[in-house]
Amino acid sequence: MTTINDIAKMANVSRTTVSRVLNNNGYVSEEVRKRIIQIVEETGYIPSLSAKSLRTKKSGVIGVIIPRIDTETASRVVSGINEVVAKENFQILLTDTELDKQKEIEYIRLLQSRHVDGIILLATNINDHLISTIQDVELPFISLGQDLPGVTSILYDDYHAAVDMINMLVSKGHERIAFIGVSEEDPSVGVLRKKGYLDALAKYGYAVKDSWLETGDFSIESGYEAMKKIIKNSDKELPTAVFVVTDRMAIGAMEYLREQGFRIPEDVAVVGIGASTMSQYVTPSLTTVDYFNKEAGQKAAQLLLEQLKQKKEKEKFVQTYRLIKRDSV
Amino acid sequence: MTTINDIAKMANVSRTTVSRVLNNNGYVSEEVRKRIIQIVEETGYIPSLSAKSLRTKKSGVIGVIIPRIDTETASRVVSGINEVVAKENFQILLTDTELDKQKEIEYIRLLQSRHVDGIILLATNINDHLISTIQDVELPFISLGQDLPGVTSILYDDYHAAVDMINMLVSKGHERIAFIGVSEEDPSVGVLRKKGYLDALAKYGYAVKDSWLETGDFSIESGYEAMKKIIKNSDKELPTAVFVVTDRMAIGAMEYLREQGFRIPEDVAVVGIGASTMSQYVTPSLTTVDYFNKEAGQKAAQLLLEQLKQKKEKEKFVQTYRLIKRDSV
DNA sequence: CTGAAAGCGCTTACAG
DNA sequence: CTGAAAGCGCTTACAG
Repeated sequence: MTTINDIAKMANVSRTTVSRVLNNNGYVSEEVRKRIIQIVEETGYIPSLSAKSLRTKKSGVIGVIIPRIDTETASRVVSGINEVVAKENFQILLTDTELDKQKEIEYIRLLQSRHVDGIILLATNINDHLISTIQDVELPFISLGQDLPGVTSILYDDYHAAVDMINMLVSKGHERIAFIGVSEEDPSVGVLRKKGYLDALAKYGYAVKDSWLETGDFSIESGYEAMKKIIKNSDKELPTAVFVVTDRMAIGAMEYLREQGFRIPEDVAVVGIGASTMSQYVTPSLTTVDYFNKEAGQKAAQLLLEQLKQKKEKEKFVQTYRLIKRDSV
Repeated sequence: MTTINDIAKMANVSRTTVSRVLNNNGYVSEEVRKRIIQIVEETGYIPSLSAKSLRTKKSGVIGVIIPRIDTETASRVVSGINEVVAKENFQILLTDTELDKQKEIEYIRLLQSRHVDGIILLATNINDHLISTIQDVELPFISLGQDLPGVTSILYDDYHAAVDMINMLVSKGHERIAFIGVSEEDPSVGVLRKKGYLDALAKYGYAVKDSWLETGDFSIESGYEAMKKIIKNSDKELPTAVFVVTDRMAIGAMEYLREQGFRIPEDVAVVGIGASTMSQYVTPSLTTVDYFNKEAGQKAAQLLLEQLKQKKEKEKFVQTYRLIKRDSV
């Protein structure tokens, strides 16, 4: 492999000088510069960024930890992150926990050993081990989607999005509203969205039957199963609407309702969260909340880049959202 | 930052010995090993993989180049790659060309300078500059989805998938079949799928009207627009079916047809390729081809890992596929 | 079983 | 304007 030393020899200069023209800093005579550049091109020399990074303590790599890459939410976020960092010539080192909590912690350590310049974490839960691991990280660190104590976090407004959704359903005359959520290990999706739902209904004084509350695991199938349970267990007190905390599970719920001959929205209205592409093209089109995932990713990347330039206070940013009314209500 | 030297001092041994216990090779007395391990844990020492990589010439990182991360195809492939490489403790360095051909070449060079151990490319086109750039790469290199000369390639069976689809439509009685493709700069999606369509129809002796041929740019909207043009320009010779080379464009085409009051499939049948999640949940559900993208990603990763262990001949692998018949036909 | 030394490919004060 | 030297944090023959 060609190294800076080879180039130096071929150009009859020191590697110091080669380094100067490569990085475009320091004085180099025009003549020498040209000679070196020509040799670099002829040889197809590619500098070793590992060596550079060892020396400069900067890698130009951002570590990203996501729960699953093959979901629309995650891929939008990653796309947003990439757009921003690529402009500054950073790349993404991608790690996928496959929903394994333990791996979130492992990957935080791994990314440090790989000398990334900063880390963006899309967490799915909060626990003490995770938090203490993050405290020890000396790199810029951004949490996206979960409010991690002591960490700069970009948050979706889960609580208010849920409240708005319930308000909208109530304004349409619904009083019996069921709920399909996820595990409460997930503070944002599992706890906050549920709290918004419960609080909003409580405000109106509408009761929530136990049989109307089910949880899934983010998959379409689990939405289908949850809906089935709700219908089976509700006897004559069927809900007239169901609030599902993700679009995918909402699609599953719709699927079950359709199979059973319920009309949507006449018999049961269905709403989700996420503004997936699918939500727009299913029939009836799904009422949902757009969280602007890509923009959230961009924001996370921008914050990280800023922190790279100067240490900043830890802050919390709440993203805006938009309720999209469609035909499922 | 703690380094191997710090650990060595604290343990009263040489850094050679520390390296030995860290990498678990060479003889170290049990007593010394324990002492070192304890100190490593106490200090939370994280070895520098950049330094290690500079020395060993191996980074444990696989470079992946994709045209867009926020598409289902790409994210499935990346997920498949990740599953396989993560098991061997490799990570993915992700680069997204955003459909910019020039960036494919830039990123190949960049990944080399970052000393990745191998590269997987999802190309969208083939050109001389790209090919010559790849020839110069001395790392294991896999192309996924395009047949690059002289490069180990994993291919979808675009030609036969298209032929099968047309055969199926013909068997349902269709003789007037329109086509929505993409730019022929893309040999796999643009050329092969179109060739399959044309050849199959020619075999039956069915004519193809010019007004039945349109192209899009992979987006849902472009499918909508292409369908619109076909309908507008076909006057009284409307097709009874349309073969769209991607699911997303097919969804757009369905959208337009529905808006115009065409019944699917009674007035016009629609088929796609890709087996997107959406294809299953739109109404009517879309007949499509499953390319098993995730498995293709896994296969690519396995091949790369094998090549890492031993140089291999360049080979071509054609993936299997499955036609999924649904209600849009 | 253990250590001293060389070296991976760079950058950066420092000196001239 | 240019170069010699030191050093980033590791691993690996080699010697003992």
